[in-house]
This record gives sequence, C-alpha cells and structure tokens, in this order.
Amino acid sequence: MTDETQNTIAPQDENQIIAERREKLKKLREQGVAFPNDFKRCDMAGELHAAHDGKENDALEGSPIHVSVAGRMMLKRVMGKACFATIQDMSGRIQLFITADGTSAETLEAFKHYDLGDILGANGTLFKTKTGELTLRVTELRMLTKSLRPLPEKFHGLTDQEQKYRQRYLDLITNEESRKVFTVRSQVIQAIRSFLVGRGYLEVETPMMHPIPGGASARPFSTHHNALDMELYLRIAPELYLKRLVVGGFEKVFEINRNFRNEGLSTRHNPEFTMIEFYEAYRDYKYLMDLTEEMFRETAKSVLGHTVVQYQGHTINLGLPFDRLTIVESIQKYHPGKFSDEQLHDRKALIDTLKSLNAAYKPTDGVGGLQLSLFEETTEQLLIQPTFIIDYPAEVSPLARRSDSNPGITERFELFVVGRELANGFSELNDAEDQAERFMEQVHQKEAGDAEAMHYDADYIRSLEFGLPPTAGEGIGIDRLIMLLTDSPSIRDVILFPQMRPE
RNA sequence: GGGUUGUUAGCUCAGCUGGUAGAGCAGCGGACUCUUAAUCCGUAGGUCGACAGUUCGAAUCUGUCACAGCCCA
Repeated sequence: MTDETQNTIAPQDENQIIAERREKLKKLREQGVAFPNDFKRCDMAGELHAAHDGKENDALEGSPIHVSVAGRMMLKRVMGKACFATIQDMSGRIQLFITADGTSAETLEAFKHYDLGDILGANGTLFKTKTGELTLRVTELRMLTKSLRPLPEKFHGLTDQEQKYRQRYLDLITNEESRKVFTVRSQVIQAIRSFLVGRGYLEVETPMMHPIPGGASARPFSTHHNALDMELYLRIAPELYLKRLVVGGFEKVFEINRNFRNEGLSTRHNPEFTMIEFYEAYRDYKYLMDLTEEMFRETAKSVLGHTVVQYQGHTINLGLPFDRLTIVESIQKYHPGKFSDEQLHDRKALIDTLKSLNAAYKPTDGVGGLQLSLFEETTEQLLIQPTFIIDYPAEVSPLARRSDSNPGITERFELFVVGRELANGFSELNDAEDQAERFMEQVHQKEAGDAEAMHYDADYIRSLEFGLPPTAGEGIGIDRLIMLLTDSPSIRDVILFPQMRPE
C-alpha cells in the first residue's frame, strides 16, 4: 500500500440487507470463531455427480458413502422441518438435504437463517431424491464464511455488462457461461503450451519493461525507474528479445505473456493483452503457416473436441486447409472483376481508387502500402474463414526478411478469421545491415511525426551482427483466439479484469 | 473522437401524452419433512446516475456532465 492510495473509504452502499447480515455475523463472532479454517473438504460436487449419478438410491443407501463438501449456497428451500440447499464449488453444484433428524434441531434452526451466498461446509451421506437427484443427507453443517452482500437475482444472475466486467467475481459466482469462457481460456493456453513443448520448444520469459520499446508499431506506456533514474516502457512486443535468444542458441523458444499498447479501447482492443510469440531456427514463413494450421486444429480438438466453431452466426471450419492469398489475390477473389491487375499495380490508379472509396491511406506510400490500404478497406472484413494473407510490402514490415524474388515484399503473412487479424508471422530478417537500414527508415518516419514508428535498437543490431540463423517467428493474439473459440463478441468477455474507466 | 441506446430497491425489470414510485427474486416474520427459480400469507426496503433549466408540480420534458452497451473512425 502506498500512502497515495485512498481505498480506505467506507463503502457508501450499505443497505438494510447488508445491515441484517452484519448483525448475523456479529452473533457468529459472539459464538466463537466466525471465520473457521479447520473444515476438511474432501469431495467435489462435479466428481460426486460423475461417480454416483448412475447409481440407484438403494445402492447408495445400502452401503452409505460418507462425503464432505463445501461451497457457496446458491439456492435455499426451507420447508418446515426438511430443507434443501444447493451449494456450488469450482466443479459444479450439489444439493444438500437438511433435517433435524439427520443433524440436530439447533443445526436446522441455524440453517434457516443462513443466506444465499454464504460459504458452507457439509458432511453426510449420499442418496437420491424422489426425482433422482444426487443429494447429500447432511449430518453436519457449518458456516465457513458469512457473506455480507446479497447475490444477484438467482434466476437471471448478473446481466449488466458493466457490472460483469467491474465485479467479475459476481459474474463468476452467478454465470456458468462466464466460468466456462475462462476455463476454456486456461485450457487453450495449456494446449498451445503443450503443442510447442511437445515439439522441443523452450518456454522463456523476457523483460516486460523495455528501455527501447520494439518489435511492433504501437505507442507504448512509459514509466520511470527511480534507482536507475531512467525511463522504461512497458513492452509492446517481446519479439526483439526472443530473437536475441535465438542468436544465443535457443533455437526454438516461445513466450506467452502480456503486451501493452497505449491505444484506444474497443471490442477488439484492451491496453494489455496476451500474445504468444514463438521462434524456430532453420524454418521459414511457409513452415509457420503449416504449423499454425496444425496448432489451431489441435487446440480446438483438445479443448472443444471438434474443429468446427460457431462464432456469432458464422460457422468457421478450422479443419479445412486455410486459404493462402497475396494481398492483390485476396482483393480480386473477394471482388471478382472489380479491380484489374493494372489498377492494382499502378500507384496513381490505386490512389484514385482509395480516394473514391474515401479510404484512409498514406500519400507517401508506394504501391505495396497502397494495396494494403485498399485490402484493409475492402477485403479484410470479408475474410471469415481462416485465410493467410501473404507477401506484405517491406515498407510496413521492418523486421521481416525480403523475398528473394522481389525485394519490395517480405516473406510474411497475417492470419485473418472472422475479419480479424489473429496472427502475424514471417521469415525473420537476419541481415544485420539491412535491419540497420530499416531501423533508420523507421527513425525518419518517427521524426516525421509517426508516433508508432520504431526506434533504432543498437543492441539488437549488435546481436544480429553475431549472426541470427535463418529463423521463422510468429505472434498469435491469444485473446482474439479465445474470443473465436468461446463465441465471445468482445475482448472484454475473455479478459478477467478488462480495463475500465474509474467508476 | 463521432453517432446511437441505456442508467429506477441488493439483483432482474415495469412505470402511457408531466400529478412527488411498482412487481418478481433476495431480506425480515409466519405455515409447510422430497424441494428444483419450491409454494402460500404478512412485512420492510428507493435523493428514480449527477447537476442545472422549463413548470404550480419532473423518474417522465430540455440542456450539460459521468459511466456503460452497440455501431462507425
């Protein structure tokens, strides 16, 4: 805690319900330890269902199975001398049956004053109700944590988007779908990690605080290191450090972690977001495209069990080979007969076309850059099925290797799904002198006012001068991939605590 | 940044062309020994996002601001 934080202000939203619950807590304190931590939970709701749902009641009651469960009370049905409650743990829900016969008159009476949201621990034996629901006949019931605030409405849960983002804990308590999204998120990352580790990759961690922000075109967050009295930048990409590691002889490396970009917020952008970047020596961008297809397929299969994904009304088939098109090919494929070869390769014609479409472009761009602007204006959003766009112009790819047949373009691709960029990869530029020149071009652009242009990184050039083997490298936007696999319309739905303006 | 919609009880939502607020859930009290969003009876709970303005009178009309959702850049 710093002395600047002012989070000690008492909550302003006390109400009658909270006051009554505080009163109940006060009584608990008077009776002894109000927040005990000696209850031994041995069983999970989900595992109990998996193990015993198939059994008949006679079998369950014939040879009693003693279990102890704990969790948050989500439903409560008091009926005189027999009460039901549903508690929820990380694995699911299970019903409790509480009677004075099974426990004691005192326990039953105490239970009647428990509130939805309280954390309970219960011991007992399993049985099945008339309707066949696996239920715990409670012999012992304990209040483990008193909840002071009322939960959202038990049927609708929390529906207000803003509150779901600001108070994610409430969203997770009440909405099964939200829990599912973040469970899938964890599984996707684990699947990708296994995929690469299984291919001999080394997982590494490189700095998140950079003296020179590099590896992407974006505006950084800046901060200050007091002891060193120097400016530092939160990284916009780990790329240059990972390639230094390849220089060092770690020929297959990957890193999964946060990048930070000081830009606007949208349904596709959060200022901090998760990327995986991976680099493999003696490979090229074509290999990466094959590897990416395989990675997407294996990940979808292992997490979802299939490779056909429903996303916001679209059916995305990750099982089919991904289309691979140059920028010009994609424009022509998605607008048949509309743009001639001549039109797409003549600078003046491109500018006229962009003007007529009222599209954004840089007047200083060459043919390649203008083609890219036209692609972004007309075609990008039409790439619903997975599509690699290949051969990006060198002028917008300062870290990518030039094509041997055409030095104006690079051995680079971006992967689009549902009109969104999911991945960006290329054969790495390992010519130190070419890289130095490209950095200089970036510096000139920065001086000309382009805040997103790159800095000159002398140490990175020095590392290249020792020799970076021919290498292929790629970054995948993990949040956007998870949006796709969880049918989530906003990046905020797949980030546990998305950036919000202060309340 | 622009457009648009929203903000009413802890939650989910009503509230017509202005006459100082209503339901369900949750809560409290009561009934009920197989309920499933349990049911039934009773009861309490609100500076209607904030600030101005119009009006005898504003949750409602107007303006500004705040935050959010969606669309666009």
